[in-house]
Amino acid sequence: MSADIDSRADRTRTAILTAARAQFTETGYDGTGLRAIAGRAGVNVALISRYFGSKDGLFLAAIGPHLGIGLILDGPMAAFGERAASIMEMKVARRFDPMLALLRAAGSPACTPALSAAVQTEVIIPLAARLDGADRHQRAMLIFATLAGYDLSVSLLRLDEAADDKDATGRRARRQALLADSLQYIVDDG
Amino acid sequence: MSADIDSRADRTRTAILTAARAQFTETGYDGTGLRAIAGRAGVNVALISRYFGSKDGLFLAAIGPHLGIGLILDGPMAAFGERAASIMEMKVARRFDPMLALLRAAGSPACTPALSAAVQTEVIIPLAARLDGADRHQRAMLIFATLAGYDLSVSLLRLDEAADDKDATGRRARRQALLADSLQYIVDDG
DNA sequence: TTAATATGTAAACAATTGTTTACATCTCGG
DNA sequence: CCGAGATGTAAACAATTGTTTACATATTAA
Repeated sequence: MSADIDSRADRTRTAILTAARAQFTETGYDGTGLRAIAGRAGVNVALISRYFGSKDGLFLAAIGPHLGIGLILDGPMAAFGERAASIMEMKVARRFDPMLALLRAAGSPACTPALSAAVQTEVIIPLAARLDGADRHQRAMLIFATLAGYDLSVSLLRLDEAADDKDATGRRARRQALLADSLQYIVDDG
Repeated sequence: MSADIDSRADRTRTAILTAARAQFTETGYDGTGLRAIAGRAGVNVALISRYFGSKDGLFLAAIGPHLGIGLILDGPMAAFGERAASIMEMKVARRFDPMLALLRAAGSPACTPALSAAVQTEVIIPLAARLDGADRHQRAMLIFATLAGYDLSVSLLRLDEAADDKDATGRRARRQALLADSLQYIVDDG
């Protein structure tokens, strides 16, 4: 055992985590094999079991800590809608997209409980703390629902790419404004 | 070949479809094995391949035709929010829940394209036809996003069961009213 | 250097997957 | 009744799954 913060084991651990985040984002939980992750990380498959115990453990360690929405909460709530919609729309295809990973894994019975708990403590509770009114918890949930559904529709199902593709940027601006309005409406409703 | 509308083959076909709908609703696409469906239908596994070609084919035949939202669109749009929220909240645990099946399968790369197309033609387009304004397509998408995210949060992740469980019916009523308001806001915004 | 421990490797494990094949049984027109 | 096609059955297919085992190499402490 070594006290180094960057021992060999630590390096492979983070290599596995990075590869896992990307792979889970792209192909979901069930669609991702441990060998694909290991190959991407340039690492032997057995090391995943060694360092993370199981596929579940790896998923939780890779995705769990990144479900927070600190960035969206950073600012006055009077501008929450605009801010959230802007962040939502800005996020170009990243290697690791926590929300997309969540959506692609939420359907797998093995992930649902862990994801549910993570969303509850990392999103709903901090968000509700910034809201007013007796139904702040319900409103926080509805805000998360709107954001998740929006990402499901835009990033996962790509529902906005079907119609006429002229003026795609205009469509994007309009749907962003709509999302902002809708979110702010939920925030201010109390 | 027989011209009967209820031949033996037809009966096993519908038995397979019924079992598939329930199983896909419960365990998603990847989590559902053909043998589980066959067992539930009281049918031999090989018959699934015979009648539906592949797992993809079965999924599409089972889920595809049931993604429509005719019931929610049936009525004046001035009361859309209330109507949709009421239907959304009314749906107790059913054997076959199209929206839940969609959410549990959307993460599987094999299903995404088919689901996307089905949602587009069965939900977005009919819904947009009932809306006004130049951005009716975007608003239809946002409405679907809100409904899907709501079901994701409530039925799949069960985010609203964590807090204090006293007055659960009151919480439900409040979140239903919130959803109705939010939906109607998107409808009327144009 | 030596011994012990940490880390990495290759192979095998049993289980499950979707699908196909060869064969049995049934149904029904002739 | 007979035979042909429809329908059902059992078994096997090859591939992939997550995980474990036995062994090799590297690192480090004494």
